[in-house]
Amino acid sequence: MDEEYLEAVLDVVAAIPAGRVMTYGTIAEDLRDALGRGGPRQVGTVLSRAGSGVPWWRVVNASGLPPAFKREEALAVLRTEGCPLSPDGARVRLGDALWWPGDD
DNA sequence: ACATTGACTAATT
DNA sequence: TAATTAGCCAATG
Repeated sequence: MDEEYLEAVLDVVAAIPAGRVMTYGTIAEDLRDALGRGGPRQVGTVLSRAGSGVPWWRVVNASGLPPAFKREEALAVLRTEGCPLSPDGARVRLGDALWWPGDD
């Protein structure tokens, strides 16, 4: 994985507004469209290595569930940011929170 | 070069 | 609604 891809991922993630989220799959699609390679798992790998400075909690899987390690913490932050959560507060309401570049 | 693994997804049970 | 299965692309050892 070269820097170009890494940069592209971080760029997209950084562009997600507070209170909205994107799925790994959607990001992967955009990047595949732009760079011609990559998949959902690659996005996950990049974020896992990206470390601090990246709002990784605004990226969720297709079920609206944040990464397993810190899902509780992630959900807490999302709630703070006003992100629409499902009634049980355990997952993101993708129907309302899902965002992609230009959606605003 | 081969096998295993992973912050995924979609279809099936 | 939740668990299982098979496909996926690249990184890692």
